Amino acid sequence: MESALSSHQDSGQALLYLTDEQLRQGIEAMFFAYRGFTADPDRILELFGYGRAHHRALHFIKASPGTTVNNLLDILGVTKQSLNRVLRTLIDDGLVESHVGQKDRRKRHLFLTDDGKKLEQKLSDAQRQRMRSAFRAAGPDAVSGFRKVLEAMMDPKLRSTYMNMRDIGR
Amino acid sequence: MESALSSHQDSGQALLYLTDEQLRQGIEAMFFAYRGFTADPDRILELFGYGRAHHRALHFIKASPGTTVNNLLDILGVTKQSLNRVLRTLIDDGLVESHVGQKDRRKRHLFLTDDGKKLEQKLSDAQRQRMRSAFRAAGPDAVSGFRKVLEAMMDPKLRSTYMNMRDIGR
DNA sequence: ATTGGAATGTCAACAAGGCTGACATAAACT
DNA sequence: AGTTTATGTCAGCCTTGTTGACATTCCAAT
Repeated sequence: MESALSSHQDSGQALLYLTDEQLRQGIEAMFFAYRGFTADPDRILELFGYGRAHHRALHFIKASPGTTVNNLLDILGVTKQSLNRVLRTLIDDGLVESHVGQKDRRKRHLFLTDDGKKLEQKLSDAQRQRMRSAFRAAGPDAVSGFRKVLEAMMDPKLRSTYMNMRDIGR
Repeated sequence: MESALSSHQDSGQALLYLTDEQLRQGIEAMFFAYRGFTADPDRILELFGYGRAHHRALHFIKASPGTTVNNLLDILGVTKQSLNRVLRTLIDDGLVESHVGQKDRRKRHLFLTDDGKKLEQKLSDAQRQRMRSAFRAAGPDAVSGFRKVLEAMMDPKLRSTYMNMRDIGR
């Protein structure tokens, strides 16, 4: 009896997580969770007159000091003009420094200044705190599943970018 | 010996998922995954001259036919002026219908027209397909963990909104 | 019956952050 | 030397968010 059920394409319970209803819930969970994910940094950014775009730039410059503009463009997936506007203000405000490359002088290498590090720290503290309490509430197994699903959801190109950053980061 | 280790605030392996590095990876995973999450619908929306804001409206009207504007405002977390602009174009284009309430004629109840249902279907098919393959690749346990972490990451108010939608939806 | 407050819609103006197109400069290639 | 490629910048447009002011319509309580 059991095998009759379970052999039938895993109907019954086994694939419950793939029903349209379950998928819809996953979609809405992503939507609502992303709001929470950005809420805390957003509040801090507002105090400084910055937006999410500035946060993203700070984050990835912090993660890869000396990264080039083009590299950042790949990661962020915006146009160079859009990124330039954000970098311009960060540089003018003394949060980011741009150095002409030694080997290839076409390139600009980006670094956080001390002030830049301070703000980045504030932002990531807030964001990590929410992530930490979510991770703690959900437990280690859930965290591993969370990461697995998110990785599977990324576009392949971004996934490999992510994997590289992940591996370098330790 | 073992108890000496494990009693020491679960140092060692047990809380590895709460290190700053793990949290940073979780943050980046959210960022990259959300890009994938929205990529497919975005491509379709562009063909129709719409944006994400239109998708969100269509999605939640589909999920709760007859919902009111105020209800939608709570869910979407934007101002009525912003939502109104989106609803106006959807109504003018014949994708959404707005009906004055019977009981309370101040309220407008929102419904998808046949055309609206068609577009919403296209969008959610694309989005569900990506979610489905991510869920399938990650497996049922991962999906459960994914949901747990996302739920823990939501703002409390949105979490209860989400929970209600989740429970009603079956 | 009137009034207070809630729900909705609209106008105007503005900001953030996407976009494209045009262009400048440096390096590399022929 | 001249062309091509990679990179970065400037100018201007669009979507979608914001605030503020205000009108309308209606419910409910006095």
